[in-house]
This record gives sequence, C-alpha cells and structure tokens, in this order.
Amino acid sequence: MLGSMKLDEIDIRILSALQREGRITKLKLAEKVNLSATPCWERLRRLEKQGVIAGYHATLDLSQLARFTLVLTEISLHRHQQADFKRFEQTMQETDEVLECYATGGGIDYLLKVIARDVDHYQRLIDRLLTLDVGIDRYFTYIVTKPIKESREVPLTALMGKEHLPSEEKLS
Amino acid sequence: MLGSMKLDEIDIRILSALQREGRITKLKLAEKVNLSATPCWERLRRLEKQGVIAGYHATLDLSQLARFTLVLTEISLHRHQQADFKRFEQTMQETDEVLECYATGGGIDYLLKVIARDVDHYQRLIDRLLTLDVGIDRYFTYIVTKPIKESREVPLTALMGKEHLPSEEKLS
DNA sequence: CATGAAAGATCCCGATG
DNA sequence: CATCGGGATCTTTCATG
Repeated sequence: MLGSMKLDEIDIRILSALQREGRITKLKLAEKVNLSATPCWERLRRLEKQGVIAGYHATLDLSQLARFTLVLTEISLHRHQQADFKRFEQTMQETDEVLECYATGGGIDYLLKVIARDVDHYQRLIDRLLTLDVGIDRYFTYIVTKPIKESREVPLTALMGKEHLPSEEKLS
Repeated sequence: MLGSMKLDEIDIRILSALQREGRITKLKLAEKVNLSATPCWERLRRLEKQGVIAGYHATLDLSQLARFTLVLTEISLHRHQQADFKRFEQTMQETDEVLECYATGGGIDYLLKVIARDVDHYQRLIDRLLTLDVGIDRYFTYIVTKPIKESREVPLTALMGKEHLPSEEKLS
C-alpha cells in the first residue's frame, strides 16, 4: 500500500544508507543523515516496524562458492484462469532455484530467473515442472553467458524525486 | 574465482543464516550454527575478508515507498565487437534504473530488469539510450504486471549439495 | 574447537531543553 | 529535534584446556 505513511527527505536518506550498508552502526547512520542519534533511531524503528525496511540480508559472492548457471526462462501457460495462475505461482514460490518470477504482459505469461548448478540441473528442474503439470504450455530458455549487473539498491531518488518530495506547494 | 578456499558445512550454515538475517548478532549466529562464539567469529571474519560475503544490505518494501513500474527489456546490439559490448555494459552500470542486466545466448544479446516511476519514465530512459547511441539495434519491452517472487537468498544447499560437500571419499 | 574473561563500543531508553 | 546520561547488550581479543 502506498501512502500509509509519509516519508520525508531524511527518511529517504536513512533508507538509502541502509541499502548500501545494511550493518552500519546506528550512530554512524545518524551522522550520515545529519541527525542526532535519538530521532534517527526513532525513525529507524518506525521504518522497520512498518515494514518499509523488509529485512537485512548478506549478499554473497557466488562465484567464490560454487559453479552455477543462471537461466532466464520465458513461460506461457495453457490456460489463463485464476486457478491456473495461482497454482503456477505457488509452485514458483516453493522452488528454491527460482530466484525471481514476474508476470508480464506481451506474449509470454512469466519470466523467471533461475539458478542451477549447471544446464543439466536446470533441465531436470524444468522437466520436473512439466511432469508436475503446473500448466506450462511453452517455455523458452536463455542461458546467461555473463551477468553484467545485479544491483540490490533501488534508486530511491530517481523514483521519488519528482512527485513525492514536497514540491512547491503553498510557497506563500 | 572458485576454489580459492574450501568451505565446510559450518561455513555454509553461517552464510545461509546471514542471507536470512543480515543483522543477526554474532552470538546468536554462533548458537544457530552450533558453534561457540570465538571460532564462529573467526570464520565470519574470514568470509568477510575474502569477499565471500560481499556486503550487507537492507531490503526495502518498495510498494510502501512510491509508485513504480518494473520492466523487462530484451536488447540486441547492432554490432558484436568487444568494444560494442563494453560500451553498452558500461552504460548499464551507470544507469541507476537498470537493476539487473544479463548477457545471454539465444537470439537476444541482453536482458534487463528496469525500475521506473511509470511507463513514461521508462520510455524516456529508453529514448535516451537510443539517442546516446550505445549500439542498440532492437529492443522489446515486457511490462511487469505482477511481481511474483523476488528472492534475495541463493539456495546454497541445492547448489552445493552434490559436488562440494565431502562425499564418500576415503570411507575406510 | 570450547570456555571464560574483560575492555570498549553500541544499543535502547529515559529525561531535559 | 538536540544533548546527556546509564544500564544492558554486543564486539573483539586474549588466555587456557
């Protein structure tokens, strides 16, 4: 839901800082957003309690951990009833290898980002989905040959800059 | 690089826990992985120093922050020389709205995940890229109508389970 | 690796201006 | 919102088994 709470510029700075440094100290955070510790801490607690900050996560450098393959998969379903969508989406939620899944307009129904040990692992995963009969009609596989960018930071200022910050309303 | 360091099962548990709870206390972490505080702390520091843990980040609930639109974009370049790829990839790195970018085999050259305020913002971004002349030949736009899943946690056990953990080598 | 200890930093929460 | 505490907790290191 949008608008359940108004965020001012300081809140945005707090959120931006925490996107970058999830384990920054509360004192350093306050300093970075030009606020004293107590009010900064209160804002932070509010943002966490409201769920604006959904959580904190370590980001791993997978390339140091294991061989793996990223795959992007376009999927179309047989039928397009609510129950069909729901069933497919539920399966995606439960499949750990599916890192991301988006419903789209335009020809295909879903696009997935899948991580697997290798192409064989990926293919077995797809085969399992097909035999599970979750409604897949056609699928198309793009193997990722090179990950160029994987950002964990949403560009808050670009998204909120124009309409959310108090523009010149009531400038006397 | 793979294999610069061997990770045992405890390391994997540490990493998994930190993917889930990036701000967990070091004491609770030790407890969760069944290790006493000191050696757990040493492992953690090693993992951070090596860069296996690339960083810690707060995850935001964007839906509470602003209206936005996710777009998936397939892109083909005119020419396929190294310099062409490099130039395009450099531009992607510098464009905040591009959250993810992957080079793929199979017809298209790149697939992007873009975040914008709305479709108009997205289109202006694309127009800018086209006039910037970064080598784009054709592009295809999929508007995300519904984000189904956006996981920040890599399924470590699924990826490492079979080949990385010490299998039955030298079993007597 | 487990335990224990101890100095220093951080956290949380008041009270006050 | 700023400043100032202070007790609880967490962090980091070291010594010992």
